[in-house]
Amino acid sequence: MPKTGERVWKAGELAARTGLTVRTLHHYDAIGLLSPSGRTGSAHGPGHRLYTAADLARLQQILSLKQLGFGLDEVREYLSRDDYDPRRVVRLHLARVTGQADELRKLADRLAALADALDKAEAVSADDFLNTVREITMVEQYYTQEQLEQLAARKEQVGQARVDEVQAEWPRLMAEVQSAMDARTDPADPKAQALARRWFGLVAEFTGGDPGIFKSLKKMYETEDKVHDMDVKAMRPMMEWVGQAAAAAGIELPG
Amino acid sequence: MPKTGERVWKAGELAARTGLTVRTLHHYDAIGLLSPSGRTGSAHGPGHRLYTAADLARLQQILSLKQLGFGLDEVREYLSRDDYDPRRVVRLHLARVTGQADELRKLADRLAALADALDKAEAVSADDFLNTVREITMVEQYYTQEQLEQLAARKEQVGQARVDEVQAEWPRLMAEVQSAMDARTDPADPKAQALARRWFGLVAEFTGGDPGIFKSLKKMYETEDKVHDMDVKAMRPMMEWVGQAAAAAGIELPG
DNA sequence: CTTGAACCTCACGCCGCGTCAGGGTGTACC
DNA sequence: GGTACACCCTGACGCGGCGTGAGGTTCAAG
Repeated sequence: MPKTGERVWKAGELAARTGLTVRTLHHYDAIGLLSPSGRTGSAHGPGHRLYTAADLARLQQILSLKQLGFGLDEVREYLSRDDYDPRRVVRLHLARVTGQADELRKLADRLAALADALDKAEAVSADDFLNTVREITMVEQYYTQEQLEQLAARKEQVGQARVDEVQAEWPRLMAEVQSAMDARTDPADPKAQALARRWFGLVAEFTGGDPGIFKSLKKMYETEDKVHDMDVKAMRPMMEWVGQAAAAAGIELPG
Repeated sequence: MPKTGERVWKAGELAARTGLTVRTLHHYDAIGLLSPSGRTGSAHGPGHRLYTAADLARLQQILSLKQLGFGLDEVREYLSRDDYDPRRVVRLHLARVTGQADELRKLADRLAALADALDKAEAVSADDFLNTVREITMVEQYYTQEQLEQLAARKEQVGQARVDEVQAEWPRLMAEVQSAMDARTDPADPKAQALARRWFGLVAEFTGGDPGIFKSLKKMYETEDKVHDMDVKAMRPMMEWVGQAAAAAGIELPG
């Protein structure tokens, strides 16, 4: 109900002014976000929408809030009530947005790594592609975001030197276990128990004793065939044998 | 149709292994992304889904590609055809993702600026909030992304010193125009034409002669009441007068 | 044979509109 | 007054990737 003589705008004019579409204005009307103050009187159907200067001002506020990434229902809330704390709202929203931005950055990093890997190889078949993709995404499939951060922090703590040492230790240990198994050594044998202690010592050094990480790692090694060029499939019999030896030795596993 | 004796998994088992939900597997089946190789024979209804090791492998590939942010239909394409160039696909996708990430970063920057502004003020009413939001989002409403980049580049080019000079020049020029108007100077008068030349000289220095930027600027000054604490509303009569003077002087406007 | 957990198939909801389809209105010109 | 013709209106479906019921069936264990 605009005052008579007041300047009014029709949907198309508003759309042109704001860069929106008429459909969008209809939508805002439908969801009760912005309803025109008036309509042209018409014979049969509903008349044309007539927006006043006040409507226009409200629309500008809507657009501003929308540009900050708020949802339309949030926008409606903020415009209808004034008993909320803008600071808190903005900070919460900022946190959300930075979170999303971080996610996307990580995704971009993964993709860049993938692009690099593909560039290094000469011919790239569809299989190579899928394998490389797998390589890069595997780790994230098993660890949660939080766990990955813990792992990074832990790596920082122990230093690269020790990480390299552990990496070098694994093949040696696996060879020893394999020969013990080939010799049909009983898992309850003290030698087997010693191997189990070394084995789970290395594991614990990686997991930092975190049960969640232990479980994730376990699942990954049970599910995957290759991890980081290591033949995990071949490790599975060893893992069972070592598990038995650990049980005999009374080693407590984090899981 | 899994071979008899082959290990199969039911939907729930697969879901547990992969961290998906059963509903998701149903969805993948429905859209033809991953259909189980078999089903249990049943009396009346359709049987339970039975997934083979091959299905599992395909699912892993699906998850990998999904983790890289590809859409499900894209994933389907990449798994069904092998006559595409992975390098190109990845690079295109990377570009998309970095684009989105940049958008979100800019949004986060705006929000951070808003949070700062709100922190500086002591009491923040709903109106203050909306005004501050407006302040921060206004510019982006009128200029396209490309135009903002042009403006930034141009600012870089001319240097901060000159920008400050122009900023200082505007109030002086406006005062002169105002007094000329108060004196009822004819826009066709040579003095008026000289003022118009200075006026559009300053404008051209800002726009760099770009017609698109000129139009955006014009629209902003016609629509807004305040821009950057400048009383744009009061400028409008001046703009008309100067426009007439410019016409008399035969100044060509970029728009 | 019975229970109970797990499975099945519809079908709607979400978010912010785009995009038809089918029909009324407002204004300018004759 | 009529007649264009641009503009406006109201439904209704679609999109992506599932979540979330409702209501019924099937499998494996006891």
